Amino acid sequence: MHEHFGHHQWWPGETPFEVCAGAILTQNTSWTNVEHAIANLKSAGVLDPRTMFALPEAELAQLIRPAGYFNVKARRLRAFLRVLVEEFHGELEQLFVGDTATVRERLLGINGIGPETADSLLLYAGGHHSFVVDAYTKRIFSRHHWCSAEADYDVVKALCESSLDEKAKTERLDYWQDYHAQLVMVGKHYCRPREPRCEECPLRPLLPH
DNA sequence: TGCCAGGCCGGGT
DNA sequence: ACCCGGCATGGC
Repeated sequence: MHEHFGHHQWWPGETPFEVCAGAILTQNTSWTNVEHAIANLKSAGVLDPRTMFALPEAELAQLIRPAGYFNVKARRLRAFLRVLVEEFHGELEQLFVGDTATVRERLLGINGIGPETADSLLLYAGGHHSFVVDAYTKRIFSRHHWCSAEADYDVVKALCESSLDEKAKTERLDYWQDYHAQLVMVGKHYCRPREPRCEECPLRPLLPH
């Protein structure tokens, strides 16, 4: 995948906080919609923890409207912000202090943050080694019969992490980040829900038979 | 036009 | 422990 797409290390977002907001906003939503919402947050000048938390929920909801589910997501953003501001002084670095499992549980305890969002925050905003399983990952793995279509999140996650290169895995955060980014590229361009392009997919050599 | 996108929660069996 | 409905916009 890396040879095919180049290094990506991917998550759109200029700051760790923007990554966090984007991760919540993109839940079950295409990224183009999220871009509009983030543009609104930027032009309103509220793209930092304390300023955003000071905003009434209804106003926040209007700003993120293009991302869809805007009422739900305004509530979820505020649940995240409440913990960040009230328990960690509004400092993301402090939120991410601790071993990966501990911080992951901390994030999962916030209403609106499930396993995928937690792992996205850990990996792309927190500098933690934690693999992100998303719809693309599941589809790619199940189509290759590397897992069942109904496999639990944590099972697929463990499977993904077990296939990482031992050396790069311990030494390079960007290797973890790139691995997930590569799967997204494959998912978008080749392992699509309809009209898959398996013939041209860089993972084709790994197909059974 | 209809279908779907990088989930997650809460209530009901 | 599962299962399912709800949440909503913009792009193809």
